[in-house]
Amino acid sequence: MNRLGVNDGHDVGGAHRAASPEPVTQRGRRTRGLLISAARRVFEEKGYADTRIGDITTEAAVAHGTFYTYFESKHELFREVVGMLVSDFVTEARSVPLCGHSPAARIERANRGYLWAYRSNARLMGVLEQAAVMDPDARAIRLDARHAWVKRAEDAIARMQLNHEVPAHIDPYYAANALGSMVDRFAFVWLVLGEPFEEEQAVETLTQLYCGALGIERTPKVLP
Amino acid sequence: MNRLGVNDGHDVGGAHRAASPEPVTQRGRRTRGLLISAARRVFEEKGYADTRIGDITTEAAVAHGTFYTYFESKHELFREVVGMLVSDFVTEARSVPLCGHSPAARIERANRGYLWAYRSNARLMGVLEQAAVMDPDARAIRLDARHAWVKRAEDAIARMQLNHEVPAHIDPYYAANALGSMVDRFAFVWLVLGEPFEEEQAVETLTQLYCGALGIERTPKVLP
Amino acid sequence: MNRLGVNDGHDVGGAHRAASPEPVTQRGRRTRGLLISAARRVFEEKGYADTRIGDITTEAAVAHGTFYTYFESKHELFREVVGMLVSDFVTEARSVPLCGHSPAARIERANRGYLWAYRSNARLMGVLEQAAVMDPDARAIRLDARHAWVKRAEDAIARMQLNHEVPAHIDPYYAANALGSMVDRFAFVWLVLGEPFEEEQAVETLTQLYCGALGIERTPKVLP
Amino acid sequence: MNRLGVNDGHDVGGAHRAASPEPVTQRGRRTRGLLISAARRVFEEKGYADTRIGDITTEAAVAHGTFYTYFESKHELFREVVGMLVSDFVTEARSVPLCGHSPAARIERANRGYLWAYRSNARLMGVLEQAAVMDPDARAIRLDARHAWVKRAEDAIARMQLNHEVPAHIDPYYAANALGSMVDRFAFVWLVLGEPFEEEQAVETLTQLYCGALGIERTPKVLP
DNA sequence: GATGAATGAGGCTTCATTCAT
DNA sequence: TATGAATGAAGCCTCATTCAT
Repeated sequence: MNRLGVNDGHDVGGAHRAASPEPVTQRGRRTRGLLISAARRVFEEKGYADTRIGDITTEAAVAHGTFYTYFESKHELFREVVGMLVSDFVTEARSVPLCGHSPAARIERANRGYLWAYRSNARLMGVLEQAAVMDPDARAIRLDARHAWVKRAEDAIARMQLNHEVPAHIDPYYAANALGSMVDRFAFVWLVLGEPFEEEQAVETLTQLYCGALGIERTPKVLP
Repeated sequence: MNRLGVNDGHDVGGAHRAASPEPVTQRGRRTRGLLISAARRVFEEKGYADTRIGDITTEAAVAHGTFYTYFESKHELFREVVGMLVSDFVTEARSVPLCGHSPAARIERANRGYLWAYRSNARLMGVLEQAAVMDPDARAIRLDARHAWVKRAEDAIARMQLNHEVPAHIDPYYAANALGSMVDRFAFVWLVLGEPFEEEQAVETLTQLYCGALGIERTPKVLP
Repeated sequence: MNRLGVNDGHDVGGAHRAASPEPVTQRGRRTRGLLISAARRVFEEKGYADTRIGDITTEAAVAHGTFYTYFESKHELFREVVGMLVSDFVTEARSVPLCGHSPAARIERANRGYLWAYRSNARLMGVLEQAAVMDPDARAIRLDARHAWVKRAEDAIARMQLNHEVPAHIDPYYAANALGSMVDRFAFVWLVLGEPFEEEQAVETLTQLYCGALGIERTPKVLP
Repeated sequence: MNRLGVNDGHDVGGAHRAASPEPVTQRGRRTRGLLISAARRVFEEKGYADTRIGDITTEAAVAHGTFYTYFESKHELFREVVGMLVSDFVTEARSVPLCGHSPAARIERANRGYLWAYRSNARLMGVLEQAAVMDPDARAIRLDARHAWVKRAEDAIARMQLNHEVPAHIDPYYAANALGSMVDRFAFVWLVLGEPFEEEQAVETLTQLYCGALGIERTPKVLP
């Protein structure tokens, strides 16, 4: 389920919901929300390790002790924040308008959507990548999101193989992982590490390579 | 290329080494070396943020205060350790024996070499990725290594375009970045995040996709 | 006798009760009672120092803030609880059925009653002993109860001296204190500190020694 | 063993030695000692629960952090302090000069020694009694010391029974516990709770009752 | 050079108490 | 009267760094 309480069938991040009970009063819910949004801003600015509880409460303009009314630790709040992040990410990535029904068009659309969603959340995606290296919870959240994304690609590849649009000798699972890695890492290097790429050229190249890799015919666009 | 804008093209990360002066005595060099190798082990186990100076000195079996004889801070020692890492990494990645002279064979060799080198250093590569998100020094080191690797691919693609082995409409710089990302991220997800992949299938799929993406003919291997 | 210097000789500890005004409403009295009985359970489990206001309100199933409707502090509630304890204790200790009219029989009856009453309240007696060391209020309550008990023994000894049942050279006040200490401390070591004694042997030995100390003839019982 | 490293055969408190390693340097041992003696003074003044780490370091005139160089917690230091206390106590209690060889004289000597030793350590004995109620470590230390003392009395009673100085129907174990309780609790009420007794009268009454309880002939002293 | 003790700023967490609803 | 959220002072503990030996 995403944070709207709607289960889209993938349950990305769903298992990582906060253990703390929902506050009973309106005021409590508001304060809890203030802390979460403040935490997101602070994590984006400082990363996980350098964020202090006091930074979050200052940003949320509540007393220090109020933090502990809602969360047991920085870690628990972080799980909440990145759980929301991955929900948002998936929602955004899928919201790119449909631009065609050919396989190549669908691939382009998915790549563009991924890069868009990544850009909206780049700082926090960076922090999540960072945390996932050593922290099992963060890793589980990150991998859940990855699995959801890779599964869609894997299913699409398998479907295209049935339609003889993609050669049968390609392993859909490995291919989906590899091509997903390509797009994901490109986004990271561009939007988190700050390498200077152009969006249109990025989408064009990623899509062209993605299609070529799967043996899908596609006419390259000529960019100005 | 590195923070000083100097890159000799070979000694990747080399400029980041040895900010502290080499010790004069034999004993001093030995102690310094103990600290560096201890630090590598501790960073691998705990990551950057959770490593304490005391962890390193304990692991090195020297007194706490001895650390400051050789290093100004944990950060300086970390730069030293990851500087060595990227040197080692490049050396190892290039040491895979040549298995053919066709473009596809060279690509396969490079991919296999990259995965092998990654595996030898996976824990520390993970820590470097982690650090690169927020720490400018770590990021510079990481990007230096990436640039060296991507530059080789870019040059290779440009050369193959001159030979008409790769279509001209592909942008060598973007393609090298995208395909390098694919291999790099696949290695990370496999060897750092722990997704269970098989090496031979991984090399085969990455190589097949890499070649297909660039329009290079390659007969797929059938794996058992 | 008590902090106010008033002791009516019967209502031991009674003057320490009800520093806060009795609630006016039915509901208020009920809530106040819930807090008191919850507090007793929590004090028994955790001791005075480690009991939190929140522990008591949780145990009483009322809101945290409700505590302050009825009590000014943990300390005030504690006084209330132990004030009740000593009243109960004295009542219980005196409720042991009369088993004879000889001095030895009366002593045995008193000792048995003391141990019985102690057992019913051992946890809280322990907490009261604990608190009495540093807290003047708890000490006053504890000493009030002790004085009442010792005074009875002192009067009894003086009466027996008039009857020539006890030698005249014994100081009734010191003897009552010493023999009261014997029974009291034995009960504490047994029922609070957990030394494994048998009740019948305990009563028999305490009574035999008590009588022997005062020069009272008594035929020892042979226990199985 | 006591803190001089001499095992007197009873090993009172010996099992409770600090887990922290002895400091290596002279200076370290000195600082550790400063903390222990400071802690003893603070515990005596404030009791266990109200003592702050900062109170101890201030009293010892060292920095706050220095505490943690030598102890893991207030509790560990407390164990050290009371471990020393019981060693001292036993040593002092036995140091009362011998005043006669009759059973009554030996009992009087033991009682006087106990009261003297108690007086030298009364504040801390009170704190130990307090802690023993809820804290298993403190309880173990307290009971160890008690066992040592009671065992001596038990052995003495059994010996006197062999000499027909004490009637055979008395259970030496229960009697030693009961009479030990009498002296111990009298000391507590007098020296910790502050009841105003006179030493000579206390020794006289305790000894007279102790002897009478065991059926030992003794000529009462007439006090002025 | 090496040692390990000493320091104290910094961050974490608890919880008694207040207060608006 | 009851609620539960908000507060912030107070205590705990860590650990990078300094320093005398």
